[in-house]
Amino acid sequence: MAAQTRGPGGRQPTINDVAALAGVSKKTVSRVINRSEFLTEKTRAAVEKAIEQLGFVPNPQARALAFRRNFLIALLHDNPNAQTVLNFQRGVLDAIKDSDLALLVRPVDRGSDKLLDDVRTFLEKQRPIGAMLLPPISENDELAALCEDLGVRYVRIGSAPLDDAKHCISSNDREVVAAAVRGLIALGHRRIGFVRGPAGFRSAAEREKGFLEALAEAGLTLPPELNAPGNYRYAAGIEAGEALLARADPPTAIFCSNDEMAAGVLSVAHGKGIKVPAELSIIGFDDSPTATHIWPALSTVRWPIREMGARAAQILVPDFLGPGAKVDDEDNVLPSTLVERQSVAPPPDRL
Amino acid sequence: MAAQTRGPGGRQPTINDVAALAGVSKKTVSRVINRSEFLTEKTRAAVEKAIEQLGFVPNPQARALAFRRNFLIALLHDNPNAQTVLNFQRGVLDAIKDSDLALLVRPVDRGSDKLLDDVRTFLEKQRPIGAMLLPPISENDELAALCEDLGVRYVRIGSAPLDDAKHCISSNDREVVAAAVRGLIALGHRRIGFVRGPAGFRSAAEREKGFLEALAEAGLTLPPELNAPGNYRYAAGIEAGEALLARADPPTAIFCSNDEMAAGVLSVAHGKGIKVPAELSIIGFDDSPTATHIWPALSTVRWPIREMGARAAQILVPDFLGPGAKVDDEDNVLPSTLVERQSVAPPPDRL
DNA sequence: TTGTATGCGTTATCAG
DNA sequence: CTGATAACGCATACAA
Repeated sequence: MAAQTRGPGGRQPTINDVAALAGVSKKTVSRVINRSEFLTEKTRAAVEKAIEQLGFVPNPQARALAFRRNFLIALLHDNPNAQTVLNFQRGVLDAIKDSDLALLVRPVDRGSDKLLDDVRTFLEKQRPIGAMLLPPISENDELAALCEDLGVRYVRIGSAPLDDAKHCISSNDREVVAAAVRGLIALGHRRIGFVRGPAGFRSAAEREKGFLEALAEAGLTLPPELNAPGNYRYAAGIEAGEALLARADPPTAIFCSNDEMAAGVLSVAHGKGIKVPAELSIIGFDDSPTATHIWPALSTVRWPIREMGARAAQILVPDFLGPGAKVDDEDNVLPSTLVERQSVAPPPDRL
Repeated sequence: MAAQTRGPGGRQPTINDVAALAGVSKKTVSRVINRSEFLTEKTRAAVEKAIEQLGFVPNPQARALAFRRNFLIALLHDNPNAQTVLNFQRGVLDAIKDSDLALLVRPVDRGSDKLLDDVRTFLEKQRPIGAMLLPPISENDELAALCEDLGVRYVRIGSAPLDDAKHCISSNDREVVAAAVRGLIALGHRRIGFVRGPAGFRSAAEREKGFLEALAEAGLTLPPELNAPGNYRYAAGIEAGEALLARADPPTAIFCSNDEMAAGVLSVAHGKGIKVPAELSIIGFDDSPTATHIWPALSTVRWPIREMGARAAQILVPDFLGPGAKVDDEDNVLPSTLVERQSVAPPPDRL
């Protein structure tokens, strides 16, 4: 504990108080704070002792003014999945916990035609060190260009590596989905339905690619009537389930591009008395809380979102996180993993 | 759109540029920015025109330094329910959208013995205008006292009014739960099980009060064997379901203190082949996404969390939100509402 | 009603 | 390696 938390006069101690106590100039104190290399071990020790004695905490507002930069990281998101956003926030906080940084959260509206103006105003006002873009807005190149233009560091989170590797943290959705579908095929499934994600989403495209890839490897194809549209929402899962399961020749397994839609398909199955997984296997994506809260628990793909948040902070502001935080730039793909639960089984024999 | 976004020399325009262009002193410009009353309509117009022309945006860092206060609202939370936190964030953003404020998010660890120190350091550094405390940490009186001590405005979110009305936004959990249980009784249920929330949580206590209240009104009691412990987690719901539904004389209805636990009870029912709602009615609390993603969709209580976020901002920083944001101080109880879906029905006749 | 001088707490410049 | 002085952009006190 600090000896005292107030400077002379009952105020918070300032850099001047520290300088006076240590018998140096305030610039020297500043150098200590900012870890300048040009310092005698002796003076550094003296200053640090004074800092400790006074319980001095540098004023971020003053630093921000002088640096023309706020010690903040902005999180820009328009993500429909609350758990994803919050887990990501946790990951970022894990990483910046011992730094001087704080996290600014900014929900945006990707549909708004004022999106770019909004973000520009926000960034110009807050002047954060860097910004993090969560999908789906991470796929917006104009947004990235805007950050570049404003001199705000940025990092984009995606489901596959984007153009610029050093600005991108990604998972390997395509590969994991392919692996999951291979598993289905290995169990004997041949008629496998697919519920798509929303058009224009990179994540949706990646998942579809992985799905088709695994099918192709096994010499299978996706019949158009088993390819259902979706938008990552529960209601779309309901519709897809109605469409796929009302058929005379329903699929024996359905891959859904996220858990919410999988839950929808599962509800339809329940309603129709179709037993899962005995008569129908279902796989989702996200490993959202829903996946374990429904019955039977959903086999799904876990997106390492919290780890991605931490990694994002590490590549965004490595110079603020202390020496232990260095990461390999090549190491920006964090693998998603298949989580096997109770919604998958071999197909019923009905040849 | 502004005529230009850069001042002389390619920098962002400052208050000096505005003053020069408008032919006034910078103090006058400052007065316009801060909505001083002592201004001629004419000078105000001239300044505003200059501001518009230059695309001037006041630098929040400089203002923060001068004001000794950052134009930020801090959201402190340690809430297990991601959707709740994110919806609350949305509500806050709804309210501060057109203000100069931004939202700082700070997850904390309520179990840590350093909680108070962490929050103190955070508030001293960031110097936000105010802080919002979400349950369960909103129930921590020391935290509120700390805010008071540091001169940080605060507002506590709770499931029932706390001591200090003007610092508290609350819902009426007790009343709504009582109403829900009355509904169960009206349908004919007499043996009604209860799955508790975690000990020491105000929300848990309120929900239990409401439950017992409704029972008492009808001359019923809660037999100890039908009163199951819980902690707001899915696994606790599973355990409670196992305990209650394995009995020879199971309840015909179960009220669960939140949706996650209700989902757990529902899973157990599915596993045992107990039909919901025909043989067992279930009610949850939260109206989380899970409530609609499980089958059958869960009757539950909707907590007006987004509205609470907006209201919290309104009572926290009314002076920053413009004239339209005034709210009645007495109006700080936002009613939760019963959402009736498919998990409730009359009890099976088995007399 | 408006302007002048000064302060907010820190960093940058540049000389020593 | 260190220090004096001037920014940084805005607000307050007090004068005019």
